[in-house]
Amino acid sequence: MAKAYTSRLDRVFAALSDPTRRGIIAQLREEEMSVLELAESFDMSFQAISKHLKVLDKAELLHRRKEGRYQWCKFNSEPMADAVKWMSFHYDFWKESFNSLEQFLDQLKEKEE
Amino acid sequence: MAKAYTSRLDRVFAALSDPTRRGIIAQLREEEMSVLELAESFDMSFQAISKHLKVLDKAELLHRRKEGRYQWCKFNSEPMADAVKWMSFHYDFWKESFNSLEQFLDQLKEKEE
DNA sequence: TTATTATTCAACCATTTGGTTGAATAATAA
DNA sequence: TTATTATTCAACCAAATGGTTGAATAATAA
Repeated sequence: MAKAYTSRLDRVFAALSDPTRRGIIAQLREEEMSVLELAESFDMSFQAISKHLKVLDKAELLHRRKEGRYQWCKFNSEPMADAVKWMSFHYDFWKESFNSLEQFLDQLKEKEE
Repeated sequence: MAKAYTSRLDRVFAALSDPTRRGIIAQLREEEMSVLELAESFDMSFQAISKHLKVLDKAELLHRRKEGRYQWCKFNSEPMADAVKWMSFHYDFWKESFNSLEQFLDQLKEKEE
């Protein structure tokens, strides 16, 4: 039967479950890139990258801007908010990982400055 | 060809991409439960839930304790740390979601008290 | 105009996923 | 012992995933 309906949260988590797609996000964090530029970093066909971008797009993790024959891709982190919130709600910092939480907050503070 | 190697981070994100599995985690957050108890909350076969538990197990999100014919399941949040870290690193709080970050930190503080 | 370039679409393929049902196993209760 | 209960395993199925190659499209360069 497979999946009838998929929420954005489903799509975000699914999009992030693939190392190639996380690699794409890591690249796009730095700068806006075209599909071809992106594809050059990965050991697979251009078309495969194009498909991965489609997956990221459906999770709304991508902003695409068309300029002539170039498709400029930019990472949109916004949908990750819900994912982080979901996790933070279920993450049992207090029993198992209090140090990690502290580190995590320190990390956030550093970035903030 | 499909997937050759999968990292734990891959498995954690993939495990969380399914609403049934997130539902299982939500349940297990409250208390340790047997497979049958869990299955009763979901509109699908017992065996399907058993399969979902296997997926959670492979992502190490589950602690299973066998007691007689019961399999007691407990949520293990530890692997989510890496996922939260990965996201926080790529989450662009400062440009788009400063308010969400503040809310997020407030939320954490509330839990802490 | 023609060739090249950037990108997507389509068809294909093998594997995985998410469900089903039925049988097997193993512990407990009668 | 026998029946019941909790759980898993196995076989099956349809759909999704992640890759491929080749053709189509559309913009730019020669």
